[in-house]
Amino acid sequence: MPDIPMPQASSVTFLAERRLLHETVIDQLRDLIVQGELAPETKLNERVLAERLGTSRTPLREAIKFLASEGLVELLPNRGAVVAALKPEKMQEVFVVLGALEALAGDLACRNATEADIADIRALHYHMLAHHARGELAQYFRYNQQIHQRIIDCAGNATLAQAWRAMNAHVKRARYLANLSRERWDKAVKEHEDMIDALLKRDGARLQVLLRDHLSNKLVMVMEALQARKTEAAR
Amino acid sequence: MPDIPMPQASSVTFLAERRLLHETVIDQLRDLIVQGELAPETKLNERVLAERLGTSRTPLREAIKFLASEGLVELLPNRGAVVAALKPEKMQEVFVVLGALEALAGDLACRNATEADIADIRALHYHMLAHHARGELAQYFRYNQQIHQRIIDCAGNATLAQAWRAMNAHVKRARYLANLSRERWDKAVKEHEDMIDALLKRDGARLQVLLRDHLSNKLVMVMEALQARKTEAAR
DNA sequence: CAATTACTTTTTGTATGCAAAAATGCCGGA
DNA sequence: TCCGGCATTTTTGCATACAAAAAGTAATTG
Repeated sequence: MPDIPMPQASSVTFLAERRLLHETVIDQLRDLIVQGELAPETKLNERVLAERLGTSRTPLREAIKFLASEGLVELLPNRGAVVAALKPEKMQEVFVVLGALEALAGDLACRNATEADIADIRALHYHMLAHHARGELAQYFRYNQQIHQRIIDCAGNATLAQAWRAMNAHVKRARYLANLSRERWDKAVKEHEDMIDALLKRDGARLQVLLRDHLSNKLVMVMEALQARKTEAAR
Repeated sequence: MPDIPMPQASSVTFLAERRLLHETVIDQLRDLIVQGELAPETKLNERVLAERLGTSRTPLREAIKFLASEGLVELLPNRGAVVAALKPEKMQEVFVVLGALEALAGDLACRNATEADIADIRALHYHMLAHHARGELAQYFRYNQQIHQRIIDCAGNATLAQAWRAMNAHVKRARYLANLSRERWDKAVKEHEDMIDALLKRDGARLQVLLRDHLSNKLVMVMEALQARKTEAAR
């Protein structure tokens, strides 16, 4: 199975290649937050966390500042930092912005993507369909993300890509608690079919609309999941 | 003259109010970069800069990491950081993204702004006109920025506002080297007239288009200025 | 018993120290 | 003169030390 690598690089521009400690810490910490291992509103104890990541407080604090700018952690003066909350209102905001960014990317991608790009995305799409058919959610998500990422990349606008990644990180966080009904899942797949079709025809206007709708459906799912988590927490 | 304050806060969410050293350093450093006092591609010597800002290297380094995430500085592993370059290609990218964000904000603002909001923006507009009439460029820019900021704020989406601010910082940097011809200036003012009109009528669709066009004209000006600076540097 | 307060512990924020990497300068040789 | 290599200096990256603030705790008082 061809595994097209995600350019899951940190969003900064590093002119050289050697990895520095605080860079790896940024990525590790981001992963911990995105994957929910560090739950929303968890207090980040610097001493403990530094030990856990096998470093000292200095690089950790630098990483925290970096992620604060991405909005994944919040800084409380003289009281350290906490993992950003996962509030429904925030999610709504994020999805609105993400909708604008993806719509833009879709339009640009229809203009700028090479035939090879489109073929790649199409291939990813079929892999995704396969995992959907087998009910393999994790793998499905994986290819789903790759497709969206590739569309963004095809827009050929690195600044757009970076802004998208930052927003998307927030959405990814919510994904880990969304339990998809088969019905909704099927619908999402159907939407992807249409998107691929629009991309093949390079119909930017239509792809824009489809991406926006797709995201707004995704938002509904996330909101339900958040609601469920909330009532669960109240029990 | 009423001076409606810009909420020019750092983009992080601080739950308390006390200012910490590294926060002020973030803002100071950002200002130095945006206002061009630290020219693009300037190497940031930590020792020198820390002394200049009256602090030690630790808070400065934290601030640098924060601004790296905003894209205002670039990190070179083992070689410190430099002020981000002001490349034409980057500017084009930024303006495309900014166009999408402002268009979105304009649409939302037409729905969500209160009558008082619109009245405020209109007032700012007339102040701007006054400074334009007197040829006071700096003051004109000031009100211009405030108008755009207020439109974003009226969208009622803090996430959007933050993304916009980050992008706008890049544009602001370019502004300091754009010398506006009277002709272009008049045109920009005319565009603002139309924008205010659309906002008054709450015509979101039209405001979107106007904002996009306004920005694309602004991009042309910035590109010319960058070109001029380049040929100047070649002399 | 609740609440306040004094005291202790923990944690954060900042400065400094130290090692490793990069930049600089110097010298000799082609 | 120009280039390359070696030694020196500077600068960065990380760890640690120290001070200040917050959190926790226990004792005292109304």
